[in-house]
Amino acid sequence: MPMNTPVMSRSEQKREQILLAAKELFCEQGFPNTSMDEVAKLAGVSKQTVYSHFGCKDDLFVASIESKCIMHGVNDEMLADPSTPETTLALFAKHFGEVITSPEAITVFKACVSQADTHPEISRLFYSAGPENILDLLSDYFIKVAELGIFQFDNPHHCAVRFCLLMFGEMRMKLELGLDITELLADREAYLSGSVEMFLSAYKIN
Amino acid sequence: MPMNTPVMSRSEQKREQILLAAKELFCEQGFPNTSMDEVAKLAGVSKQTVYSHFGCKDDLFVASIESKCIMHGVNDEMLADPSTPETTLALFAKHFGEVITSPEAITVFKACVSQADTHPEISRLFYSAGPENILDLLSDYFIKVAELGIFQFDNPHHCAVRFCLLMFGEMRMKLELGLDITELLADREAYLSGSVEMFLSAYKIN
DNA sequence: GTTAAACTAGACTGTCTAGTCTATTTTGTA
DNA sequence: TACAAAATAGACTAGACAGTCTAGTTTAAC
Repeated sequence: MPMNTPVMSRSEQKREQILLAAKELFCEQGFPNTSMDEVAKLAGVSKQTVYSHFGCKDDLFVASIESKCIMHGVNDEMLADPSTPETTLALFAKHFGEVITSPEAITVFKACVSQADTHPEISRLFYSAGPENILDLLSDYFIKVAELGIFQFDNPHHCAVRFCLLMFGEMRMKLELGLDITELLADREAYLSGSVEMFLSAYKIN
Repeated sequence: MPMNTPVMSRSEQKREQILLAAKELFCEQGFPNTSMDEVAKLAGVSKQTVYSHFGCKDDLFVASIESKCIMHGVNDEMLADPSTPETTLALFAKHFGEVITSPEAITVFKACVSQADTHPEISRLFYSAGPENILDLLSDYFIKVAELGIFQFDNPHHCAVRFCLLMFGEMRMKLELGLDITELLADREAYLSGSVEMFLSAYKIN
């Protein structure tokens, strides 16, 4: 008799192992450089099991990226209070700036970009789970801030786009290109806080 | 006897044909999805000729991207006059906004990103020929503008980074991901001019 | 224990492709 | 015309890899 009903059936466990291995390999090495044999080996599972769970390599790739996107959902609690945008946005900038330059985020993004032509559905998944989501949250926040009468945001959506882009800094593209960023690290914090300040001063009334 | 000394020898012509075909295919389909047979065929040349000119697939790829980057050098004349930054930057924004969202630029960039792990030298080539170049030009321009005393740029390099990032808008990432941008096109001009205005108002003295 | 479903190892097929080799032809020069 | 460099077609090697198949083993439920 079973002691505890296991949280996952054996089959579900295998599936998770495979997905975990696939996420790691696809993001680390990219889709074309990852073979199904490799995935099976890293997952500690036979190739046939991979195929019976995921059908084909394409479907496994889609499932992997989808799972990655779900993992990295963004919290909206950070943008609750519109009364002190200086501190709220500084905090958000720090957090968001770290997320978008994290190895995790960069590798997933690169995997999406690299396969955009052959797997457009993945790009759509990524964009709605990540950027679109954030832009909507920020846009709503700016509307709330504007209601207090100290700042004026002509077009909240445009403003959200601008704010997010400013957080990229030089690091974002360099990381995407796999270039060295050690020189930028020292400057990063000053760049971010300066950008928040610059952003708010542009929209301050008077 | 030769009528005119030809501009290019036969061998040089072949080389150009190969390079042209390679640029097209690598940028259109990416490095792993392009075979040397394809390149030879599109160039109207035998495979052996490709190999005798470029040695191996990797070297051909590097030569292709290098050639693409050289083609798209940026003109610095646009940023000569610091007296009317409103109009100068608006013009620059329009031009630069078009360049960075052009199919040409996007495909080269994606090719670099996709091969960043295996061909880091290409990313370096691209970055110095493109972004670094532009940032230096803009940075110099902001210094000149500041000298006139109407605007104050705390850190010209940071400001250059910010200005360029603002020009990305939503389009840039969507294009990179291969997503549909028809909805954004109507808005693009307003976004760009609004961004220039926002940028300058942040740095205006008083 | 029996049974069915899931898993395993690993051989196998078919396809693709980087790069080489060979024998032949074209081209420019003298 | 003679020669040498460059180009050509296409066969060939060797390796990678997606996906299938088979025959045998493990697991869980009854």
